[in-house]
Amino acid sequence: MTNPLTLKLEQRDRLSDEEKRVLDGAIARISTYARGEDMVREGEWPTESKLLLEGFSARYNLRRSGRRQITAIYVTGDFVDLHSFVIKKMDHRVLALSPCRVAHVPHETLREITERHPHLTRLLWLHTALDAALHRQWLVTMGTEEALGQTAHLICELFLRLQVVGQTEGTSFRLPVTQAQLADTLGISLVHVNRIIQELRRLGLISWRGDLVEIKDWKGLARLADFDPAFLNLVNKPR
Amino acid sequence: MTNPLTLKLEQRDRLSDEEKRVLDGAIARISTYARGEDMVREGEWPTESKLLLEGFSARYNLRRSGRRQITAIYVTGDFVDLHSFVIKKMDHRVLALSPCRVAHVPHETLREITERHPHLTRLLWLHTALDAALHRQWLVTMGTEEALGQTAHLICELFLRLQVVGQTEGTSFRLPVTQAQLADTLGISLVHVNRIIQELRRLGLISWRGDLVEIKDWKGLARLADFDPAFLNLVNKPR
DNA sequence: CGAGGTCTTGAAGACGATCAACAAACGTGG
DNA sequence: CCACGTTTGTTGATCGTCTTCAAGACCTCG
Repeated sequence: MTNPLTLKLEQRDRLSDEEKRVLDGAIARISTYARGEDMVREGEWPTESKLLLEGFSARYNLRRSGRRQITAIYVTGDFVDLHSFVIKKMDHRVLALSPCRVAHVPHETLREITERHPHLTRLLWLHTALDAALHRQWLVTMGTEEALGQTAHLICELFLRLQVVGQTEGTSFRLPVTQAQLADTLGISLVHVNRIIQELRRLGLISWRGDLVEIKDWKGLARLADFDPAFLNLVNKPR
Repeated sequence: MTNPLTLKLEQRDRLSDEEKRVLDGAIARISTYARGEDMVREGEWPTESKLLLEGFSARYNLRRSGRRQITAIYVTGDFVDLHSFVIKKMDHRVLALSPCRVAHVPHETLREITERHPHLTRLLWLHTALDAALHRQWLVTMGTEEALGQTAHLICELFLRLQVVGQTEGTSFRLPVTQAQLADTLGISLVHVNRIIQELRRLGLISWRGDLVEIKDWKGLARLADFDPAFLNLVNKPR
């Protein structure tokens, strides 16, 4: 099986065979997490970064009020905490939304990459920058759209990101996220999430049963969301 | 004058004299922007990154609806678009909130740094990771706090960030941001911003006249905001 | 088959948006 | 240095999105 990280990076730049070997060799071990398990906790000082080979995970913060905010959803090919290599101390958690297969890359190995492979370093740097671009887009959508557009936007984003790593089938994809988790992602109440999804169905834009999401009207959904894929930086350029 | 970027990075790790020289030498030219001027536009492919030596700027997006969302506020010592080195194509704008003095660092020079100075590269990478951590915290606050706590949180954040670069005086700092801009930052209406600020004043937490903000009760403000400075990563560790 | 998790629905109320108008502060030129 | 226009800040009233509380239906899995 090809390394899904390679798929993701090759959308943005050419990887040499040696770089691919280095990436594959960077994986020290592979482990699994059960649905609902935390793979990273705030306050930790990780010594390795975790690359999602299979499954879905979410980065989130807990607040004193008891509320939870999900700040990112990760899919196959995403590092869930590559930034811990430079940030050192975690200020958030990462949760397995589904059973996850995870490759562990020691920070010591990442350090060696920065010493010996400048181009690959820039691509890993790019990876964290893409993450930041996602965060920014969420801020924009959260700040300027109401719940309906915001939800539509998230669905558009996930579809394109999953497509890059070959996890879509036609206009459908699996999304093992409960409405309660979606509420914590969008910053709205569970009840309202439920009504928003019904509205999206009623408008004929999507269907969503269990963990299967189907986009029935991409154009309509994208228009409702004011969706512009620029933030995904799906641009192949030397870096 | 010391390079304010050095101040910021030295909060997190030791810089060698050579690294400081390299950073200073990376500045190709210095220019100024007037208040209200855009220094970066979406769609551009910048060939240099811009380091704010003096003044305030904001990263923002425009939406089809005409609404504007500010996703970051930059102060002295911040690169406003370091990520453009790896992202290549901009998907947002950067506005001068006040008259700004800006150092331009060519991407070609950044590239050389990644080829020859791995440790400095990690620190620059860290710089963009700090940016992402700020974005995440904004997401958390936006999603879980109401307007009052959200506003309080922003004030706490700006105070600590300005303190790092020596731009506070006691418990006061200058913040050349209008209430309309604050509304676009918090994702709430101008009218509501006005009422929130009055409420913060009424509670005896701050005073705010013109561009001068004074924190009158840090503890109270931080409690209201559920503020935890962990996301600022003010931790000095080898990277 | 039972139990817990997940989804759905109704009703009342709160936070914040919008519209509209006015006051205050600021900058510029006469 | 005052006059005037423009930007910024302030206030009131009405309306809508979303929250909270509460309860019931559905579904999945041991």
